Amino acid sequence: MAITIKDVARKAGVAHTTVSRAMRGSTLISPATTERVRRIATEMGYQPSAAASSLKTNRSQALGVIVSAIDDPFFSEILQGIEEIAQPNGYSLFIAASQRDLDHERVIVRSMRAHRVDGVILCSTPFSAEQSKQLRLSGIPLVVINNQSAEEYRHSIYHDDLDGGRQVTRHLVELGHRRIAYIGYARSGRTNANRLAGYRQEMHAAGLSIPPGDEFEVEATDPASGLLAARHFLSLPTPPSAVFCYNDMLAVGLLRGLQEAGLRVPQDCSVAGFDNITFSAYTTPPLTTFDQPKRFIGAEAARLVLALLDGDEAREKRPRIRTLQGSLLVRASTAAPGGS
Amino acid sequence: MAITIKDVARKAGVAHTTVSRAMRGSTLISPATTERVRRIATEMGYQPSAAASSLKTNRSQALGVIVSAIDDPFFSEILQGIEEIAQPNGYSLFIAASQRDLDHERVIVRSMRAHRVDGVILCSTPFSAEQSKQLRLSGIPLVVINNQSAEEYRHSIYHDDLDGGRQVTRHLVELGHRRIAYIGYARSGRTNANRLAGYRQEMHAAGLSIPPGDEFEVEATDPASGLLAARHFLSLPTPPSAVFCYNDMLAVGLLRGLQEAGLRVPQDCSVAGFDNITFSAYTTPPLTTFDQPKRFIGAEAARLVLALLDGDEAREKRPRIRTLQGSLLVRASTAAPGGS
DNA sequence: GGGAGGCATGCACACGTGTGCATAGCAGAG
DNA sequence: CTCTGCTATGCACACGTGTGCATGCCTCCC
Repeated sequence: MAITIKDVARKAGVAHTTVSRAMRGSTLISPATTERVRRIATEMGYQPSAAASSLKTNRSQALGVIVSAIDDPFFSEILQGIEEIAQPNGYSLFIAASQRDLDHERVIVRSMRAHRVDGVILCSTPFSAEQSKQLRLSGIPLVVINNQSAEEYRHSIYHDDLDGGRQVTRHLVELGHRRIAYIGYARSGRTNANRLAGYRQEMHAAGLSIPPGDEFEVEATDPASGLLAARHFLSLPTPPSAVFCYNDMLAVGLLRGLQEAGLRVPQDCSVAGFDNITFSAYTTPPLTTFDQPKRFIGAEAARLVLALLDGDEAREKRPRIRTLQGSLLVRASTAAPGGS
Repeated sequence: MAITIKDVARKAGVAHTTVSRAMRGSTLISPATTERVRRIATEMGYQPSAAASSLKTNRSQALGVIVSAIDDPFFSEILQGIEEIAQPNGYSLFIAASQRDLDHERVIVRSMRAHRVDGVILCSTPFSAEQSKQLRLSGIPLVVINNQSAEEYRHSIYHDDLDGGRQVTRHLVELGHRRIAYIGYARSGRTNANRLAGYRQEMHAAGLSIPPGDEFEVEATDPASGLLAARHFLSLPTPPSAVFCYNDMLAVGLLRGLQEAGLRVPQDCSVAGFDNITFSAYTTPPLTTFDQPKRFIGAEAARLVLALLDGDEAREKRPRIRTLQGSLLVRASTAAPGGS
């Protein structure tokens, strides 16, 4: 169907080997021939088959990326960061969403193994040990981002969620709040655990106790769950004066829930999110949040995979774990309690 | 490196041909042998090489998806719809973002041609004729979603933006507005042109004129551009009493801009968006918008590509253009003008 | 019992590309 | 002029899989 290397060779009056070398810029071929072959190839619209090339070189020039959900703005920005590094380096991306579902995971991993991707970036998703073992057995380098089980993987990029959780909580404490609640999302594992730990540490350091009901768990990270959380807090005998949310999506829903109940933010209740997704700057009031460097995290993960592919096996054996820091972003959704 | 079909054949004591047929479920092989071979293959962790298979069958079991930007919530939801169809049908997705940039386009198309994707879904991005010609010459079926140049492509999924633009405008007219402005985004081409046309038609039908300055163009579709538009409208001698925005991202920014200037929405100014992205339900006030069936559009595009791949060439020659309708979603950001 | 026919399997080759090795041509030195 | 060595190119094979064709074996029927 498509034009092959042999078609080009025939037209150029050389062996297909010469075309192969010319296209790849081998020094074995004279500059004049290289130039001529390339020109003819371009004229004919020749594009080397990655499949055939992959068969010989064991390199597919493709990376796999697994995210929990593709329509989550947090992952979208990470994907953007990954692509910014992968594309200029000549790598294409197989992107798939696990939907936090084991069957999906199985299908995805099978497909990535079948296509012999050169590496996989696993993005903040609960991921079964079985599937990660499959990848390891296939010899596919794996880099994880913010994954729940820190210990298991050798190559990781983490955001310092403990630090972030502490900074957000400290900010609320310093504003004078004494009843600070937390909305958590247990299914995200490590990420939530660390933000929660940071929250507890700062609460403890400030001598504040956490009454039962002030740590609330949701089943998803969409705004709808934030609404549910608002109802919960409003049903308490005395609602908290500030709420720290696992992420911005929840905070967005919480804001709405509080406002629908007639509370003013931040006067009646302060709200803080996490991640700094684009929309957090446009809520009413604009959301105080923790700016996690999403694009940079994605880019770093991509750089790490590429480094593993370049490096020799010896270097690859050495675990490489990188932790990145974000920064607190104070906007208008937090203020001193009871303020006018 | 990886386990090959011959390794499995050796272990099973058969020819590699038999393994190939057993894996693919050929009726030539006895059920007993098929069963046994498959069991051994699974035990050994064998995964057929898509590259080798692709070389023989001319099928890569991969689709290319080109979007303008991966972190735009509108595209994210379309991607989700595409994946929901592609994955269960055994297709992987190469996803790439053009960033509305010609160089990126070139790199992306080259990479998709190299990987011999079975089809390409082009998603609402200005796309150069040169690149689309490259795909056509390579014999790669192309399905476009909401693309700017309607005529050029044979297989398309469109949202009825004319109808949507009319419905939104009519809604505002029926509320009693007489100064209705429009924020447009010219770079998106056809999509914007149709929404704008719908707006003008309804304005004309209602006997309303559009004073200069009431049609405003922005350079991007992020909330920041909506902010700019707000400043523009507020600088007019008399600002409009309602604004229809090309999409929700702009509406989100506009809301903020109006509110920062002390205007109340919808009392002082009504705001309507388009697309119904997730967050539009959580703005303050919740945004009136047009619900474009994004996931369904993505799914339909994927179904169309798969149909083209199944169908014979004859059927493929016949253009297939499908137009999908959305529905108006009235929330709290629109009301009669001058209301309390 | 012998022949025909169907079923299950193996053989050989092809897909498009990359690489080790052989080779032809040429220049330079003795 | 011959020999050495370097440069540029071609040849042959391999990568892992799918398919047309040949083949062996078993069953069924006369």
